[in-house]
Amino acid sequence: MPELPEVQTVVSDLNKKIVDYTVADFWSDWPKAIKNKKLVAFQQEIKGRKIINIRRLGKNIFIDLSGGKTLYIHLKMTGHLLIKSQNPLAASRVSGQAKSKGHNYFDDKVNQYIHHIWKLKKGKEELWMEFSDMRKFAKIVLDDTSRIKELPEIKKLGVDALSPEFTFKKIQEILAKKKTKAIGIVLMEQELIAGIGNIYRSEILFDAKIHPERKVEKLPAQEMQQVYKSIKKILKQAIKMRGTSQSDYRDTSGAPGSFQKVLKVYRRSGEKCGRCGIIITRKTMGQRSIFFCSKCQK
DNA sequence: AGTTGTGTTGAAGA
DNA sequence: ATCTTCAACACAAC
Repeated sequence: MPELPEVQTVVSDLNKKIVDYTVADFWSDWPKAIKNKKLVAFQQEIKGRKIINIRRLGKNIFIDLSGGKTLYIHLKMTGHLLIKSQNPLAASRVSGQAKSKGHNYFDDKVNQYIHHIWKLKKGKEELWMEFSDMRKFAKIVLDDTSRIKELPEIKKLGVDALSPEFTFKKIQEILAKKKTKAIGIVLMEQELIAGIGNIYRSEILFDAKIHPERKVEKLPAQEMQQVYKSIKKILKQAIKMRGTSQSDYRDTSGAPGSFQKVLKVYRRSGEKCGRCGIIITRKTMGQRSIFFCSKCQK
């Protein structure tokens, strides 16, 4: 699932691949994903705009366009943006560019659920940004750049987990307001800290050796410091490894990340803990599965 | 073949 | 206010 590291990987790739290209056309077979306007209006308003810069906040992607507009995309669970340099209609007969060891990632089943396509042009060069989204939960919004940060879902976001403003003092302030809640719940709340989802909350707490059900008020400063350090450490490591593709996440070349190879607890219930050897526990917490070692994590 | 689990987010219900 | 449940949707695994 795309959490902060996966979204950061996509944003970095997009900044390398599509800046200075102009939107020439847009196609969709699922216009319900476009939340604030009809398909025709969306097409009219996006055509002819040049891509200036791509940035993110938490798991939200913002593609800034010329003329003061921004394309805001949330990948939700199964969304990924694929950048192709050949006409998608001809892709089946021509070899793709995402090849590695004879394998074309664009051909993977997980990349076949394409519901939206932006055609991009820079002089004679053409690119296609294809949005694969199996479960069709993703969100697309086109609005004035100045209005994006005022959207309710953006305005309510907490501090980004990797931003400079997310200091130890900041996490202390945030947690001071959530005394009676479990740390495993609080870490995932986007209104508090933006970017952490179900995979990384388990991995962060394992790294910090903190039990997910521990109440925030019962975390002394030293243990809170451990949690803080583990948030930064795990997210940065996951970015270096281009995210987790335990299930369906893929990068803009259609290729998987590699953090799933170093997962310590996520989806490893029933297996032995690499630290102490006891069996990893799985529980439901906040309507989602959480994984932890009941011996290592106190 | 039907049921369940998957997980992000927002809305609705208690 | 705060918590829980459901709904959006598709598919793999049982």
